[in-house]
Amino acid sequence: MYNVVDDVRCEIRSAIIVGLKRGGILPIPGDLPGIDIPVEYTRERAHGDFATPIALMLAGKVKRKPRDIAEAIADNMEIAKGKTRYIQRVEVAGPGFINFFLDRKWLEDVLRVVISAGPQYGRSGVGCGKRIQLEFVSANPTGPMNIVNARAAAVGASLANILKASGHDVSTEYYVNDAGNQINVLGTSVELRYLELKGEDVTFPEWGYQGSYIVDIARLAMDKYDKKLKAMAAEERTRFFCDFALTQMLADQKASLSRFGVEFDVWFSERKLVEGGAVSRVIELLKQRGMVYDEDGASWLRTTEFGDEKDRVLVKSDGDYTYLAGDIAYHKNKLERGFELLINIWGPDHHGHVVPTRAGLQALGYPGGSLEVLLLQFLSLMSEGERVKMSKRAGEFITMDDLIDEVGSDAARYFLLMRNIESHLEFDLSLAKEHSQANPVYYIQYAHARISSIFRQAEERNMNLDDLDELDLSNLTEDAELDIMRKLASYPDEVVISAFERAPNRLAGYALDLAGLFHSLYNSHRVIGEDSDLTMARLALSRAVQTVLANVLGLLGISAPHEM
RNA sequence: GCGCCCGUAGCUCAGUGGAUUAGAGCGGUUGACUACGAAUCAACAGGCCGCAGGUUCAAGUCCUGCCGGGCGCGCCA
Repeated sequence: MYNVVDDVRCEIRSAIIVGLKRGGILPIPGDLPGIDIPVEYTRERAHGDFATPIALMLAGKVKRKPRDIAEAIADNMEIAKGKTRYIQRVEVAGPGFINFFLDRKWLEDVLRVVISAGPQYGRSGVGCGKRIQLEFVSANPTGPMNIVNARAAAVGASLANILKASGHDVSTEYYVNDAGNQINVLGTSVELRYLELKGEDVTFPEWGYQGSYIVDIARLAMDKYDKKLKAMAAEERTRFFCDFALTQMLADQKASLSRFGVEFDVWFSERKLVEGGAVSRVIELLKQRGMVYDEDGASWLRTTEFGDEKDRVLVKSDGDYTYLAGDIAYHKNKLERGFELLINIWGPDHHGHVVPTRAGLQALGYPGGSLEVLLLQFLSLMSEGERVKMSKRAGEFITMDDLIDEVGSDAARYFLLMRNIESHLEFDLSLAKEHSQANPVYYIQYAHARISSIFRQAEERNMNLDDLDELDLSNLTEDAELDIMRKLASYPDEVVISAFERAPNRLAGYALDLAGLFHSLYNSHRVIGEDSDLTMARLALSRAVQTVLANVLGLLGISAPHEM
């Protein structure tokens, strides 16, 4: 829906199929074994609006020269006037491309569709409502959200938006690692800082969490619960600090994410999973399925059955479960909730876990394809041309809150999304802070604000776009205008591709391109001018650009301001 | 050693197997506001797409091997 390019492609494909049949290329009508007909945007206007290399592709199969095939198809398409909505003319070019020249009304239709669809433009149902669970960030609750988490948050949230926009049924989830020894370490760290604050002579251990946030939590506990704490026995007090520190850390993490505009549908507690017996049950199930054996006092999962290079331990010789056992139980739980596809965003340091985790699911009888893991590469921070050093051990990690304070949520989001997921990201703090031409996020937002400003002017002159059908768009003839219309036309495709490739960065680039095209037009032609028909047409074009900018920024989680 | 990711302009990076001419931003040089927002625009300079083979009508894009960088390879999470 709302995709003019789809209509165009459909018409072109039908024409090609007719050409193939009547041109005698394929002996059996409609028989296109293993070939779907590609219809591509042309890079140069001289090559028409769309082109197909189908003749080149068929040449080998039907043993004829590509140009002959192309001619045969083109001559038999029956695109006589009135029979086709958009196709006006075809030509065979180069080694055997068939170029399609369309009636310009296809671009006018694009504008009308964009304006009437509004926020819906770019949304589609290609995902067929597939139920996808997207898990991301899932940081340990032992420290504040940092800049690596920020990248995961930006990417995950945007990907969720994009998948939804393309018709998937998406649920976002944060796995809270609130089980295991790290919580005890966290609690003890806070407790020791508390005792320090009380003036006791303690030596803070090397294995404790060193960051100043630990002291902050200790101080908070002291301020609120000092009396209670005094009355507690040592063991009770330690338990208190474990609970308190966890609760506090989680609240801080949620608050940071919320400031960043990232919300989750589900916060899933590892502890509840473990305490509910899910881990022991999944191990039992794996045993029943004959996927587990004992050796050296430990229980091993036969992950090598599913492509792993070695089997993995599920239960250690001391009786504890490994993280893998927990992860398998967790992912089984996800699938039991009815999701067809699980997508996890993990750091590159976890890539060794992908195969074992998937193997665990396969050992349970689930298809390997039910788990997809996106490995998000790390990032480095640059400031004033210098690399900002970050050390996790010393607790000197730039936090998500620092980042938002420094550069703002919008700029941070854009910078974190502008690169391919699998690429290392160099984040230039100085540039992100800059409110200037150099900064792509302001460049895009400025285009949107600029259009809002134009409409403020237009309203003062009582001009509006209410009667869309009455508009004469035929006077939009400048190259700059047509380029913009083509760009607008491709937006729905761009969303689908971004979803399919899990590539929010594509949309970041698209937004930049579109903004650039508009800025260029703006500087060479006036929108509001003497000719009222032309003014109205350009207002329509501006409205369409503004709509798509707002839509794409929305998918990226960036605001579309009306003034800056 | 094995596995995954990355090598494209001085820098940071885009580039669904398609067309004599591989794009953008930054940085550099030069221009443009008495008109809708100059947070803008226009122009110029800058490239054996890491190297070598292969598949294909067609390769920056796919395959193989090398070279260079990052990250993994625990009965840690």
